[in-house]
Order: sequence, then C-alpha cells, then structure tokens
Amino acid sequence: MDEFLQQLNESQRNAVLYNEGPSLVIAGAGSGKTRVLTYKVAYLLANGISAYNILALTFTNKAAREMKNRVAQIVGEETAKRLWMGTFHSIFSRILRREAEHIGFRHDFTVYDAQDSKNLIKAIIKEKVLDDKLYKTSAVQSRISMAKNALITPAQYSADRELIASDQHSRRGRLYEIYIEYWNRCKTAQVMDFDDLLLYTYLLFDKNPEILERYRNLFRFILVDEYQDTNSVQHEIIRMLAADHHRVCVVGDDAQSIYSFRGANIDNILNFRKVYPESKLFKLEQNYRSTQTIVNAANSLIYKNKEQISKKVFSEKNVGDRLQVLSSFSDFEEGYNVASRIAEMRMLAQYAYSDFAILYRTNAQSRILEEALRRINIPYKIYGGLSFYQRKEVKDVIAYMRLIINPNDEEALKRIINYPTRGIGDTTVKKIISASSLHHTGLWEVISNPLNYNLKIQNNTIQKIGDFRAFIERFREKLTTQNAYEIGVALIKEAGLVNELYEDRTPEGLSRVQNIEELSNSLYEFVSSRLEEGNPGIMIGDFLAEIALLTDQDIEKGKEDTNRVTMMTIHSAKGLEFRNVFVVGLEEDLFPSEQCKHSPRELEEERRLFYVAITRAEENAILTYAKSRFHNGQSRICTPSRFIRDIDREYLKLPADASSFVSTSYSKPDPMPFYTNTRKLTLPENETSHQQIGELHVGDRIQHERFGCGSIVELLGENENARASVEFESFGKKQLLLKFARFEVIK
DNA sequence: GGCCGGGGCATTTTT
DNA sequence: TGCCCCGGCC
Repeated sequence: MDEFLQQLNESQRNAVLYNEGPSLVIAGAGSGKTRVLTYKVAYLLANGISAYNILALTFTNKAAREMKNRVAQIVGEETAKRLWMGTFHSIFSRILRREAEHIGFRHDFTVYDAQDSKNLIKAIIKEKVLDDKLYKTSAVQSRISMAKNALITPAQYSADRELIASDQHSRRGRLYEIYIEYWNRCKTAQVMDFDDLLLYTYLLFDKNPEILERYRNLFRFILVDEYQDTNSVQHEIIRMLAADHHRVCVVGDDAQSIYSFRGANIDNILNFRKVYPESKLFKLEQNYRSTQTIVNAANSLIYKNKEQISKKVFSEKNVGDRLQVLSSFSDFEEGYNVASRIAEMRMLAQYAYSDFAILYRTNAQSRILEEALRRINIPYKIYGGLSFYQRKEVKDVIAYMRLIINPNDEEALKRIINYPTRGIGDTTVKKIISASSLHHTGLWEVISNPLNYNLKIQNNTIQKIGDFRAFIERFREKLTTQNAYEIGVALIKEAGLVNELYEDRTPEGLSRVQNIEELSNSLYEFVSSRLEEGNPGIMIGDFLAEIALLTDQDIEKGKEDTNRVTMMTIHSAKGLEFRNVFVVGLEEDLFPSEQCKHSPRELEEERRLFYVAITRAEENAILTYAKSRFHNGQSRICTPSRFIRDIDREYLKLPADASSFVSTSYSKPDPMPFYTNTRKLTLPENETSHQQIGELHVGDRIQHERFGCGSIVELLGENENARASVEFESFGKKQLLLKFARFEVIK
C-alpha cells in the first residue's frame, strides 16, 4: 500500500488518508481525481473495511466502470466485485428492486426512458383536453422532473401555493393534475422513470426507518464522484445514509458544474461544509493535463465568477503556446478555417486525427463543421444523436421484453400491441387504457378480461386482443425456465419483427435488421459473460434492468473507429481530454446562449461551461468565432463572445482584426457574399464505398465471435453507419455494423 | 396504415 | 433553413 501512496502528490495523499469523518475534495480539472478515488477505496479495503460496506456513486456507467477496473487492478477482481460501486441510478434501482414491496411496487418493475415518459405526458394532456399550445409536453415534463428532483411529490405539489401560483401565471394552472395523473399511471403500470429511481429511494428511506437503518449499517463508507452535479434528492439520500457515521467523502469541482438545467444544485457542493461543519477540505490544485498557459487562461476566465470555492490550479508542464483566437466572416468560413488549421497542425507536428476535438455549444453547429471536414477528407466522428437502444427497431423488441416482464407497462404495450399489425387500432387501445384508469386496475387485467369492463368493442376485436394476450402469456410462462437470449431470439422470430424488415431493401432497412441482429448478439453476450462470471442473473428481467440505464457512451466503439477528429457538445466533453481542442462559435447569443444572459447565475454556468471546454486541452486550445451565422433560417450578424474578453490578454493570440471585437460596437457589418455563393456546394451524402475504414481493409480476414472466419469484401458508409460486408465461410455474406460487430482481424 | 405536406419550432441531456 | 409532428387523404 505504501508503494501506492508514493505515487500521489501531497494533497492527493492527504485526501486518501483522511477517513475518520466527512471530507470534501475539490478536484480541479485534470488533477487526478479518479486516482484519488480509486486509491482511497483500495486504502479502505487495506485497512479492514469490507468491500460490501463501501458505497461509491458516480454519474455515468463509464466512470463507474473505469473506477471499478482500476480498483480491481489493485485489490483483485473478486474483492472489487463486492463493492457497491455504480451510478446513482443503478445502485438505487438495485435497492428499490430488493425493497420494492415497501413502496407498493413489484421487484420486476420496468423503467421508462425520457421518450416513454414524454409520450405518457403527451397522452395525459390529450386525455384531459388541455390546450397543447400552453401545455407543451417538454415544458410539462421538465416541470415534473424538476419537482421530483426537488423532493416534491404530487400531493405536496398540489398543496404548494407558490408552485400553483407560478403555474397559473404561465397559464398552466392544471399542471398539478397532470403530475398526479402521471404519477398514478406510472404506479399502476409498475414503471419508474429516471427521476423516480432517485425519488422513490428517498421515500423508501424516509418512510421506513428500519430499512434506512439497515442500509446505514451496510454502507459504512460513502464516496461520491462529481458532487457538483448532484440534485437535491441525491444530496438528501447521501445525507440520510451518512447521518450516523458521517464517513462520507465527496469529490467534485464547483467550477465544472454545468448541469443545473437538469436539476443539479451547485449549492450542494458550495454548502457541503455547512451540512458537515466538522468536515475537512482538500484541494487538488495541480493540473497534470494542460500547459501552464492553458491553465492560467482558464483560471483568469473562471475568476470572473462570483460564486466559487477559492482555489489555485497550477500546472508544472510546459508553458506552451497562447490560445489562438480565430475570426471568420461566416459560420461557413469558420468550418473551413478549423478544418484547414487541423490539416496544417497535423503537417507541422505529426498529430493523429484523434488528437483533435471540436467542441461546440449546440448540436446544430455540427453540420457545417462536418461538411468542412468532409470536403478536405478529414475523418471525424460525431457524438450525440440517437443511441442504439433508442432506435425504433431496437425499442420495439425491448418493448416486447418489457411487456413480458411487466404486462402492465403502458408505454411498452401501446408501442407493440399493434406492431406488427394485428387489427387492434388506436380506438381500442384508448378504450382499454381509459377502463384501466377508471377502475384503477392494471392494463393486463383489462386485456385479460375485456368483457368485465364494458369496453364496447366488437367481438372480432375481442378475439384479436385474446390472441395477443395469449402470445405474451406464452412467453411469460418461459420466464423462469429460459434465459434472456433464448427468450429474446424466440421473440424476435415469433413476433415477426424481422420478416417485415427483410422486405425493406434500402440501406436503412438493412441497418435496421443489423441492429436487431446486434441486439440478439448483445443478449448472447450478456448471458454468456454472466455465466462465465458465475452470475446467476441471466434472465430477461436482469437484462432489462441493466440496459434501461445504459447510454450510447457505454457501448464499446469499434477499434477501427479510433483515428478520427472528435466532434461533440461541450457538455458531453466533460471528463475527456485531447491534445488540441477547438472551441467554436464563441459569439454573443450563442455562447453565452441568449436565453441565459439575463440571469447572472445562468451566465456563470455558461462561463463554467467555457471553462470546461478550455480545460479539455492538453497542448493547444483554439477559440473561434464567426461574424455572421445562419440561425433559425436566416443569417445574422454576430458579436464575439464576452467570454473571450474574460481571458487575460496575455494568454491570447488575437486575430489581426481583433479591434473589431475589443470594442463592443460594430462598424462595418460584413455583406457575406462568400457565404451565399459557396453554400450550395455541399456534397451529396451518398453511401460511399471505401478501401479502408480505420485499421480495416478490404480483403482482410476476420474472426467473428458468432459467424467464425470470413473475409471483408466491401467497406461502406460513414461513422455510425460504417459497415463491412463480409463473406463468411459457413454463414455466407453478412453486413456488420462496425460500431457493434465483435470480431478480430486475423493476421 | 402509410404517405405526404403544412405549420410550428428551434440550448445544453451523465440516467 | 431544416426537422418534427400532426392531420388529412388515399
């Protein structure tokens, strides 16, 4: 153990060694936070605390996985496996499934993703015949989510005069009714949304002191990563669990709090020492990632914020170059400038494409950059967009699985009761749902005994409902005898989910079939890897419980996808690092965005977002802005962002025409002929065939996990859709989505 | 039940 | 400007 402690700097070591009471570790960007967390867990284990007495919470599966792997390297896999280490949502859902009966749920409840809950809210607004111009689904959804994150149940919401008054003010006075109905419908359907996984955990502990007591005794040490991103529910649950022993260590960086729009409350970290007056504060201030200039520039920026915990982040790496500021006439030219700068830097300094990232404020900015990169053949990958599990065809299969596990799952039922078509139309479904809601009984009960509910449905429709019910029941009978893979494969086949798609010969249709094939691969993978580990959780319910909480970032990207420029929003870049980072679109009303410039608090959050962007860079940060940009269908004149001016001049390399943004007024608006002339030249997005994608070449021999040996006959498509057409020795020709396909190249 | 066209709209999104 | 959703039509 001593040997490990030697690898830490003094403040890291102090943070690891102090475990007698609460501690707050302020970890500046790139300061070795994960290292502290992992060593701390290892240290606790070495000092006699059992793995199952340690609770370690993160926000992402990725962070949890990384930490687990690193701990396993030190203390061994067997021990690491016993840690309560995972995301808030996954750990809490484990607890909720165990204790479900205490909160009126079954242990096999299913989980609504954001889209499911949106659909349900939309349906409720319609049922209540509310004006959907006023009651916009997304606004209602976020209001409900905020309430849940602030520990406000529907009953409390309805009784809260302030909330009601503010709803009335925005002419949504009946919002509380939607919340009540949504809550009840979820309960009848035996489903929880993401917020419920947190809120019900809180309610479970709050209403059942003896259960809380049990978990207090179980979790003898609590660690929380990214504490600046916790919301009130998370904060309260931690507080409850740590109330006796106070052995809680939270790690985070208030300067990187960028998720308040999702309910994250920066006060949780700012006020930690008020909750635990005896807590110790540790500051990790040495940045091991970036040059001194980048660190200093970032410091000078964040110093403009009022609310923060004081710290002096420093770097002992090279001084490095100043942050270059690039100005462009238009958003179009900005793309061109970024692309050519990447080409230039690669020539000068032997960088790989993967050494570059382009970060932007909004996803809408990506397209024009994408076109510029494509024009000069720079390979790139874009993060964001639909994840695998959100694809329609994949969600359809999963909806069947959900219904088999939980036949009361309303959204799953609506999705597939008539897909593939079985003659059970919308009207019938509406009748079933309103009967269930009227009699406060589950959907499955209504479907099983339609005659008891006076549905006014034709006899042949009743017959069809009966057939559907029998179909689902047939699978339910196999639940305890067949594993996830067996049920999944049978389901895909017998429900006729691929037959329909096979007829579709378009590339999209093909990719749908492949996605379903990859889903069955992942079922196989799930079952076989768990069997290998000796984990008995190989049933369909176990699979669903796991994937409900996965995101796209958790799915392993193919190895061949590596040498590419990364493009993503700044939000999704948090926690990552790149040798060179372009932060684009630094203009007023884009970054900072126009909706937040009236609120100082939100403006500070935008500044933190810019701080996050700059501190992703190891060697160079390049800041760009355009003087005009297409926005909502029209071009408009832009002023350079105030954030550029927030960085001390001594760390910047300003463009020749810098005077134009140092003064706030604009003398000469650019007429932008450049933009309008060149804009039409965009390349058509045809399916191109490649000789090579990443490390893969046409002609390579591969060994696929399921299909065995084969050789690559064609490489197609870009990025997410990159595919290899492979001639397998025993399976014939197959197309594989490189993103998911599991194979190795044989030398 | 699926396709087409008009209208409304347009941050960020760890689970 | 482009996308998504809804409603109307076949």
